[in-house]
Amino acid sequence: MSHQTQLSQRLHRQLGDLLSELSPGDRLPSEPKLSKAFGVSRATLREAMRTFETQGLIQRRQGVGTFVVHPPGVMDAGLEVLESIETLAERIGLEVSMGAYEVEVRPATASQLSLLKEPELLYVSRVIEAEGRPVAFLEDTLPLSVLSKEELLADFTGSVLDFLLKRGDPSLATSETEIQAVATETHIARALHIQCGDVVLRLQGTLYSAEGAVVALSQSHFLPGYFRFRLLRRVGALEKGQRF
Amino acid sequence: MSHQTQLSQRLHRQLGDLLSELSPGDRLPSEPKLSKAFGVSRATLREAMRTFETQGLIQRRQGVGTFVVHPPGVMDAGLEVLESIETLAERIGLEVSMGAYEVEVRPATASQLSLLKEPELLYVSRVIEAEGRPVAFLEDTLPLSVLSKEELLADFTGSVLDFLLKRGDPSLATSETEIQAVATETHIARALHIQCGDVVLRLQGTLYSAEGAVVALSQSHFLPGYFRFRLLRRVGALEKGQRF
DNA sequence: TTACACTGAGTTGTCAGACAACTTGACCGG
DNA sequence: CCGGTCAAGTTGTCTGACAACTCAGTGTAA
Repeated sequence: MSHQTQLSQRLHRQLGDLLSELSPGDRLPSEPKLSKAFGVSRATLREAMRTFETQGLIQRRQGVGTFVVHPPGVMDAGLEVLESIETLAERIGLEVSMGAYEVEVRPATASQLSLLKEPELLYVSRVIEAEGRPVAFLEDTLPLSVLSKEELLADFTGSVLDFLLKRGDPSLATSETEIQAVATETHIARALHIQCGDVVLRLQGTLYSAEGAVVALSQSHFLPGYFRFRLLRRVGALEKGQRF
Repeated sequence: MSHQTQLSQRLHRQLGDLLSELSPGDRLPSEPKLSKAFGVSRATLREAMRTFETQGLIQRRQGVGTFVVHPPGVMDAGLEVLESIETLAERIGLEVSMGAYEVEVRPATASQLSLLKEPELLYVSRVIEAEGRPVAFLEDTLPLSVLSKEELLADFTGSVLDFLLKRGDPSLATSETEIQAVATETHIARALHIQCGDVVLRLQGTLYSAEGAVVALSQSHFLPGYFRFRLLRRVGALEKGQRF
């Protein structure tokens, strides 16, 4: 059964393991050697390497070799990966617990309607606490066709994202996220126990399924100082392989 | 001269153009058809597609086809691409001008020394103004071996990043960036004309060359409300092709 | 009619081997 | 000492083939 489907994953992991043992500037073995060592064809190996190159972790120079720019591990823990707050908090060494939460059905606003295309939406909010005080306030809004109130409450561990991933039904792909520092509105200030108008970090995301449909809208507010988000940015413009 | 070197770039652009004309959920032509249409082999085409797949723009399903998740253009304007503030501001429709700036040589702090490995560093700071008031304060610190004060001042247009890119000498690769909402220190508050302790958005970056060496440290502070950063996040964990 | 196994066309995944383009260092002749 | 030439090693690309998979359609049996 399915040796094949897992080949690229296995290879990706092997290559990642190798990279994580190397330091920036180190040179990788040549492609023929690597492909033989991993037991795959050179074409397959090259595709795997390409993923790391796209992420800016390695750099290839024709006639010279392939070099490590950044070992992984850094970016695998970065913002570019979408994950639940619980996972994130654990990573950055913050002990968190879920505070008050709310699950209810609400009518869609105009902007929500245009994106989610349903008049009634499931609204889930929750407060994340650390060191005894609220540090984050998370809100998710999604169509009832994706997730009903009863279904969620039957097995609600805290994260809507985790729930959807576990169920696997709408296979999730990406989230387009906007990062801002904003002055809090009243209902958010109340949840976080801060003054209305205080500045917090806001992540506003649009979650897409693999089919390209909008699955959910999320809005997360973080108290300054408790969370730090990392990100690996690549040099754009005229550099090789880049668009435009 | 060099037909080859530009092939993958050309193909990448062509494929990007094609994707930008499609909508989420659309299906791409099959790989044999596409490779013939673009005049490249299937292997080469697949490597190009892999870059888009890595970025979460398309999804491939064995036995079914390849589908558009996100057309590009969205993420080409995103945070994952490192670019100068001037370019960024123009993109988001904000007219900016450079205010006061400062270029001087400073002794390295302990943390700077461990990263940049030089006792004396070039420090460049500048204020960005929009609508007649300061909205961002940018600081760059880099070794004198990378850039001397005289060299920079001879052709300083405002952005150290643009300068380095134009010169091309240390070929830049990536920047590891940390995003936080923090209370301002005094010198930053003074530059931005706000109260010490007010919350601003901070991007702290470590710039790496293609060889993996640390080229510069940057610290940018943004006034809330003027800048919004976008980002395309991919679903992590157990999903296909992901590490771990 | 309905349920189910099967088949076949079309797709992506992987493979092997080959050649082209490029870089680098060594070698050699001036 | 300098510069040109060459050869080895590397990445880039091509070709053709086969494997694995999905899905719709078909036919058969209940």
